[in-house]
Amino acid sequence: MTKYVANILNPSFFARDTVTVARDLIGKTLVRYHEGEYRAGIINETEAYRSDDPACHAYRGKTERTKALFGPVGHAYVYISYGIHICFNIVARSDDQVAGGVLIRSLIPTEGKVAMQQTRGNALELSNGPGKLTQALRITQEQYGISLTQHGQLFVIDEQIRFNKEDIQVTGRIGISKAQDFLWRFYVPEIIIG
DNA sequence: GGCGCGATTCCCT
DNA sequence: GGGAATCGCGCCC
Repeated sequence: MTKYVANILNPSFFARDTVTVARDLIGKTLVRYHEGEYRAGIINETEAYRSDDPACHAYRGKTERTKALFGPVGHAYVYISYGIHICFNIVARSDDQVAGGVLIRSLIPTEGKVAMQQTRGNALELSNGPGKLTQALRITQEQYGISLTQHGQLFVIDEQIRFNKEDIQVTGRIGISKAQDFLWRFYVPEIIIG
């Protein structure tokens, strides 16, 4: 119940440049506490989206949908993609940005695998995609705007480094049409971390 | 008020 | 590898 409390990431971790936070989140563990059980996984793929970035939902200003990106760092920004899939972001930015967030694109499951399999309909791929991992962790719009820096339904913990920083691949972001030349995607293959 | 387009996934040709 | 599914948001008429 309290096994994860000691190492929960603080708001100060997320109060830095969005791109830096995206890179530093690789190797951290995202924990979901839901209906009395834990589901957790190591973050192995992220993307940064910043207010000065044409591909960012917040680029054209604050709306009802994107207001969380302008809110406190270390909180959740959740949105529906393609009308079907839920994507999960963590609000992160330095003082010189008005908005920003890190899209969590992939997790390597570490706890609650059986529950994830049940939730995912026994699909082979449990959480290696932004829409898959929200399913696996049962993240929905109900988590929109909640704080992730305390022990609650959802939080991030610092874990022992299991890989070398040089193993992080840096590429353009997936599935976008604007700012494809921004190298703001960070990825470590599961085989390297495990 | 209407319309076009996704920060995706899955299944099939 | 290609295309369909599916709908909320945001912009424009």
